[in-house]
Amino acid sequence: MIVDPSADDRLDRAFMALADPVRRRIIARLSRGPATVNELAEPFQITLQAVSKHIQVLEQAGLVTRSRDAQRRPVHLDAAQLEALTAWIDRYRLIHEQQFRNLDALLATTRGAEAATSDADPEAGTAQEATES
Amino acid sequence: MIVDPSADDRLDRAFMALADPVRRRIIARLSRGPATVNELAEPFQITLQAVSKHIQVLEQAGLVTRSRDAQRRPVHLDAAQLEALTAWIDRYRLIHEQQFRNLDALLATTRGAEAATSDADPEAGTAQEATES
DNA sequence: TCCTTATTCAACTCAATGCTTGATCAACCG
DNA sequence: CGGTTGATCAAGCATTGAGTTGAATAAGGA
Repeated sequence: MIVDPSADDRLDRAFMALADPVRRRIIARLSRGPATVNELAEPFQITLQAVSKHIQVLEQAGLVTRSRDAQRRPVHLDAAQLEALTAWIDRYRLIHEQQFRNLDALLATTRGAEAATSDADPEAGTAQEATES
Repeated sequence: MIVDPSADDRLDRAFMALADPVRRRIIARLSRGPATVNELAEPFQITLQAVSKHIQVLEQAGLVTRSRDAQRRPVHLDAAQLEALTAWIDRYRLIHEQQFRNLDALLATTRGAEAATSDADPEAGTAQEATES
């Protein structure tokens, strides 16, 4: 059905998928191993159909995959997509922290005695471009 | 307005906030330093009001904070909340990977010659509990 | 074959999002 | 003071999301 799984789109779906406590609990459960829809639905008060939909959301987000075992459809966690999310977050988190260090260094040179580049040069390596979504 | 900023709720909001390309681009921009609403709105085709709302979403998610500078309201990235997100993801990602190593080891002992614990013991440290949301 | 188990599809409701336009508030500037 | 800049509030509209009930499909088991 989906024709354009752009990088943006994949992040949209993955972050959206984790923005629901039911789905996060499903992920938490799957981190300990595969499970069927019925097993996954057990802890919740909602209907099986609702859980089935949650799993579809996780699947479309690339966070889980499914196999076949007779009439069962075991769900497996896909760690690669989780990694993609931390990669996105860390990218900007680290740029930000670098900016912070630069600012500290700048303040040190402004306030302090001589302009000694003690640690980080405020002008150097200003984390080139971050155009992305 | 909000009375219950439960851990669950904060994660809900934060992941939801990142599930939108506009808001992710705002985060990307802010990683390079604070910016005003007008500056943040500049790259987008949508109205200033829409961007203002996006910023409010990010603020309620704890991902950004705001200060005062005359009639301007500079927005700053809050890296702590970004860190909380990677922490959540990594928790289950690492449990999952540990499970994988355990499985590999188990297969090795089952398939292989002797039950030598070459690397990881399938029975050991089974990553205790992961009840959380 | 009939019955049960496992899961999904379809249609519908209800609440929340994302966006818009128009008006308002707050602070600076001449 | 009057105008401009920066940003938010308010109301309305279209779309999407989470949940439901009821029916359908699919594979095993007696």
